[in-house]
Amino acid sequence: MYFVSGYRDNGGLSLLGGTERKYVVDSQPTIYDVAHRAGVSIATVSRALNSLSSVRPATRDKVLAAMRELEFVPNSVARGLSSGKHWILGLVFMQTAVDNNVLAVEEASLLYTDIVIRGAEARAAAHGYSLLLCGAGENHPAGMTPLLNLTGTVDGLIVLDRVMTEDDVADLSRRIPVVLLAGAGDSSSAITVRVDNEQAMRSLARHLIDVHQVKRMGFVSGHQGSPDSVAREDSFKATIAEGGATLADIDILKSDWTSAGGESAMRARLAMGEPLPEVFACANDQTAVGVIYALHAAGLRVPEDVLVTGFDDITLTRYFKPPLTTIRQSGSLLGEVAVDALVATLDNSELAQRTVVLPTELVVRESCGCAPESESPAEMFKMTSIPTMAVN
Amino acid sequence: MYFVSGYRDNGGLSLLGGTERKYVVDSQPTIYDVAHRAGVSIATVSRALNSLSSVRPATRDKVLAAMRELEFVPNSVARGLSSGKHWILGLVFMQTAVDNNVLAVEEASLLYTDIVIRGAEARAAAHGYSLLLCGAGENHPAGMTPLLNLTGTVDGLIVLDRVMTEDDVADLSRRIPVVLLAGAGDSSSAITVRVDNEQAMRSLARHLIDVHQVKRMGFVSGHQGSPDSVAREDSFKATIAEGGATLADIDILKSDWTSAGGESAMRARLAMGEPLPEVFACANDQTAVGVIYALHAAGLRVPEDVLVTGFDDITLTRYFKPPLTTIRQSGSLLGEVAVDALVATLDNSELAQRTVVLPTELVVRESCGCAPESESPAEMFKMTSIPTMAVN
DNA sequence: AAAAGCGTTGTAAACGCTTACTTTTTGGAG
DNA sequence: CTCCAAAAAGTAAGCGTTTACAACGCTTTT
Repeated sequence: MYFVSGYRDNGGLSLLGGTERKYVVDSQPTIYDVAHRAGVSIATVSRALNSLSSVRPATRDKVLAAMRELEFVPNSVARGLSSGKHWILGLVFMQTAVDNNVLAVEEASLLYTDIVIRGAEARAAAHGYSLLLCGAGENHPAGMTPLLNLTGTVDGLIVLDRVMTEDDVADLSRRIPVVLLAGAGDSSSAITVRVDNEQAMRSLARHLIDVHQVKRMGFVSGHQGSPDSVAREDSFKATIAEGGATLADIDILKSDWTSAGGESAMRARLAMGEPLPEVFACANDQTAVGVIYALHAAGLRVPEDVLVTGFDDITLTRYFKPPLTTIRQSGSLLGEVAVDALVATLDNSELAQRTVVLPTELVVRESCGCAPESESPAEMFKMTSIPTMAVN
Repeated sequence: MYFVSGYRDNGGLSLLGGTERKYVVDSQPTIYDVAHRAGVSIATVSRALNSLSSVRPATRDKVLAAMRELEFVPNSVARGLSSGKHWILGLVFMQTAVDNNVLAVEEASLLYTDIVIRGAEARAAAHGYSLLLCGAGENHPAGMTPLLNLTGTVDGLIVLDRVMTEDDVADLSRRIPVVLLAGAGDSSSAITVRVDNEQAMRSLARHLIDVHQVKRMGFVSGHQGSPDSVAREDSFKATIAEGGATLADIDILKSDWTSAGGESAMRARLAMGEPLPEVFACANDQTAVGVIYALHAAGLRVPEDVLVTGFDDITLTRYFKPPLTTIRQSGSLLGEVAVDALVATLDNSELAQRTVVLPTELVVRESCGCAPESESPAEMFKMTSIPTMAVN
């Protein structure tokens, strides 16, 4: 039990009419309490706390001692209100419905988004920020309102792909710095960080054409309308055209980033009875896993009968049979770069460019028909190279 | 450009000496601006905003219209300072080092924690809260300080297992409501939510003993010291003893929740040249995947030569060959229940119990030697049951 | 017709901190 | 010693809300 609030040390009795006072039990100590205990003013406490301007070492020690004794923890909200700086970054992502089917959360697009989140969190922490998560549903339950409400809470926002329209992004970025993640092109209103889907699919297609002499291609998409999926499909098509191979409409399967989706799509394709293309390039690894499963179930071998490739290089697919040929992209790097970009704008260090494109790397394993490489995935981990950042 | 701050409508001219005023350009409008525009006091604006007490409909409409015209968004930080309620929940989890090896993030314990986070976020959103992430490293870089600083920002904290000592939890929960997740037993200082590892391993061991007549068991642990891993190992041992089977020390492998760890551990075990047990029960699915890989690499078949089981029932292992026998637990449910418990204490609805134990379910597939069940994992998804919550 | 009651609205004091501005100390130079 | 600039510390005004309390009609009661 101690005094709080704007008192002036008057001997501990509350008879004076001056500034008001009150007793509080079991509440967090404030700088007033610290100031009182250290025998200084609150301004001095604040200065000691922020090691800002001139505080005599002896005074600082007194204050610090008082803080320690009171177990004082500065109230970050009050700090935020006063200084306008909150040390919180918001991250908006797609959260699929959880209403009655818990599993929905556990599957769709899970891995990748989470890795991005992890990378962002780690980097944010390194900069001294916390990460505030904000899941947005397909059907924007309350529209932009919850996001707008964050406006006063966070210093900046990272928005994952597809959670809102370009207009909404523009709206948002008039209020607060925004970094857009994994979008297809550039946003005029916000900094964009994305992965080089074009280069990725180009190198994959070239590999299939040049090394494996594939003539007839197939593609399994991600979620309909996802810019990443569209970009991958488009550049795949483009390279195929250049390389003299073909991609028939019937061989463009529609999935949803999930293994189950890939499996179903492939089962449906098989049920059509038409001859298969030589390869199915999948929009991500999970999809490829489902596709391979369906192929196996139909008695087809990979890569002997059909080639399959993925995208993302998620850890577990290294352990599949056959090991998946895929495109490595670093989700955590994506998150990290996004945070770096955001923090840079917050610090007013003018960013050199408004768009950052991260490189990808073709990882050739066996599902594309190449020969086995290494015996042990565990060994491979140690040799794994980390793509360094490139910008354009 | 408009007026802000404590003015009194005096016709728009600033000649009166009364309360101060100033011009501000391009700053967010405040309730003062709304009040001014609507011709009411800030108190009325606040009341209209919170639809709290009596505001005449006509007045409310005026205010709401003014808000819309100004695109007013209430400042949640100021609200928080004033009301003491922030509508933010903190979630503290283990973040593995990211310094020079990005892949560290992408592997270790990834899936499970992320699913918990997703569940928590979804549920928090349903309650109107946001989720603030706080990754804690193995080597607590700044100790508890960053966590304590959250004290003024969040209304409550969910702490994942192993991020801090019981003492630290106690410290923390004297300042703020804390829910401890996935710990081994009960915490005296905080509400505990965990999964029923005991029942899980018991039913698994019984299945192995009763159905498959296994006599000699093996176990592959998770990260050293992890309460979940310890609990699983302990109850596995206990049931084995009761059932008349054995578990030799040499057959207790130490891993770290990762596939690579499982693979290495099994390779090391194989290198010893000693006869293998009939089954390896793994502390989680990723580990089992690595273990099976190493077994296959050594020319052993699963389940013909050795049985292997997992824990978690992550999505992808449905697509492995052989499909993994495992224990299903719902990570998202865990997160959801944790949030529910936290919100309940915040609402002062006294929780019936301080410990919630979620049920698990043995999922029998082929890696334990049982016969194939269903052809299509995609079909299985639809039939998957969701364990309902049980308490003790 | 004055008093009382009630529903609305306004006034102003917090909330805990930062910071511009002011006052007091400090310690050298003269 | 005195004076003065620089350094240190203090005062108080916000930051944008909420909310206790006061004030103001208006209707109802007497």
